[in-house]
Amino acid sequence: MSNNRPTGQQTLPNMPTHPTQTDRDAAPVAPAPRAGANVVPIRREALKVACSSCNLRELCLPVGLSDGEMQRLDTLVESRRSLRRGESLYTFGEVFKSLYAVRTGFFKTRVAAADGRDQVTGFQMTGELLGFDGIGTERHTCDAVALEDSQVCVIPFAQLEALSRQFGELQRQLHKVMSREIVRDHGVMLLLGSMRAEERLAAFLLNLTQRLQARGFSGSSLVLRMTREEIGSYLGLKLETVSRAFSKFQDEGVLEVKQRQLRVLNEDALRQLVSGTVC
Amino acid sequence: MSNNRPTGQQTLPNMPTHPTQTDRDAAPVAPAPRAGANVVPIRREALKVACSSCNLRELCLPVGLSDGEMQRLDTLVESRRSLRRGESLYTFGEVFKSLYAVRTGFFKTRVAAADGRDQVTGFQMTGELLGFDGIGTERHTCDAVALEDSQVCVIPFAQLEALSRQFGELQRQLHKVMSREIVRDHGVMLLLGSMRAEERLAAFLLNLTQRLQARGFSGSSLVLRMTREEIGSYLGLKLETVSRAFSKFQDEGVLEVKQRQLRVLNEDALRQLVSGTVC
DNA sequence: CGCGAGCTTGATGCCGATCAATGCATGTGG
DNA sequence: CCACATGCATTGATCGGCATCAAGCTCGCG
Repeated sequence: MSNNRPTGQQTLPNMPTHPTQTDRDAAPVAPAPRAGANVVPIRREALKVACSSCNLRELCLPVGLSDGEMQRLDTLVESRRSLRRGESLYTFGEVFKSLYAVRTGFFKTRVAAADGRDQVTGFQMTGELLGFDGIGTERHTCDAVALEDSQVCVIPFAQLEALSRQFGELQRQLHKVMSREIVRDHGVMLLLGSMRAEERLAAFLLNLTQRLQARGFSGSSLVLRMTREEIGSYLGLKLETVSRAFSKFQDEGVLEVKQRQLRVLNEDALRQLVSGTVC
Repeated sequence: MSNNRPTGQQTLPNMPTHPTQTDRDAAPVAPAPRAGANVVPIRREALKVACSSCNLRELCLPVGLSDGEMQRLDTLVESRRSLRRGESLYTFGEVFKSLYAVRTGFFKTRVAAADGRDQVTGFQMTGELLGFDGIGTERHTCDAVALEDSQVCVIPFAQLEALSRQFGELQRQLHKVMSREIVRDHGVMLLLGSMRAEERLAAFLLNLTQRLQARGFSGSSLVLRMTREEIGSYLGLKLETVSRAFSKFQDEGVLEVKQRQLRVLNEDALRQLVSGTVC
């Protein structure tokens, strides 16, 4: 075994450029709130963040912006917020004011039903945007929870709208991101509506590795940030079923599974299982 | 039985203000194309349509616009398109140029998997918008099919973007509609991921009656525009299961089912089944 | 060291898929 | 107008995949 250092709190496996310590430059101005507590944990950093110098600019909202446009975007994204594992970035019913861009860390979003059932609607990693659910009603309609210590850029939405009225390219980019979110949801609906357990898990893993690869990671070796139960909730399965599917993949030599450490041994086998997914 | 006139091609049951004849003012400039054919059926009407005088303006994109803004919107929405039952408004892979607002009729959108499986991702009725799936990739990522003879307003997206750069209220409205689409999709994910057959059908029916009510219909008596199979595809069930659930509801006195003619006898019973859905 | 959260694995049962037959409404051509 | 075809819906019988229940296991941590 080459790479089994359980480094406690890594942000992502083999992160090429980022520090593994998310809180390095974050002043702990508030005591760590309990996870799930409904008080909004205030921990903002006024320190200047520039999209134009962010190494995520090719993944995040600024994609395709000119230098001038990006500098204007900089004036808008002026604060960050750090969250500890388990903290909520926002919760259902909270007034919507901002979108958030994940700088480091990992999130899940979930909707809750009245009777306690809930459904994970997505996992968000570095460079992905959160909060679109709140625009329609001006209140958030789901919870966003950090699955590890994380940091987000705060993007005040009213200002983003104002700026995107000036810059067509920014406007276009915003619309594209929202549209892709809709398309992604349709893909999940297809998955939930018509695939069987192993197909779902295969689709999930392929999606995950693809996104990790887009961020410079290996794509064959990864560490899951979420529990079997959270995967199950996302895929419409029980945690036992997820576990069994992992074991089956391992037996078949498709995957190497050590708790949350995964290695994809036969990507084609996964791909074959889902030869049915759109895009 | 009071109301069982099978009037062939009604657009919606008991439509209060609209003519039941969708094609009344539509010159049939093209021969009726076959359903499912991949050629885009061209049947546009140059005749002027004014959002400002449309009786759907309270349901559609113009919600909340001032008179001045709406008149500008009028200059943009200049053509309509009529489709026969079974025709596609757009199909997967087609270049995205416009959004569409349903004026009369009823649509489904579906994504297709490589192996033939497909998933209905939504049903759209009067006043609802179609086409957001295409913005992200500039090509449509699903098919939109008319479930009855229908008419849509064509909204060229580049022009809509330009106009929404001038009018903050229009921009805001567009963002809201897209956000609500995302929220709706999350609701469907919850449904597909965690509800059982009868709960899914109940949620579906409640959603349908609610939207019909918002359009001035009774909410207890409705005609389904889609087959059992399409309902099943939307809900992640087989058509037999949908049929059985309908029968069960009928046995329990919750519903009166005569083919596609439905009457809700006990709405609370339906509501109780889904006391778990968000929003 | 022992606790607990998360994971694995087995045994059993149920919900919904599948297969199959029939019924019903609409449309078509003889 | 009837015979027939066709598409859609209903209903029954059977089967299988996944949920459920239950028991250990692993690993990190106080």
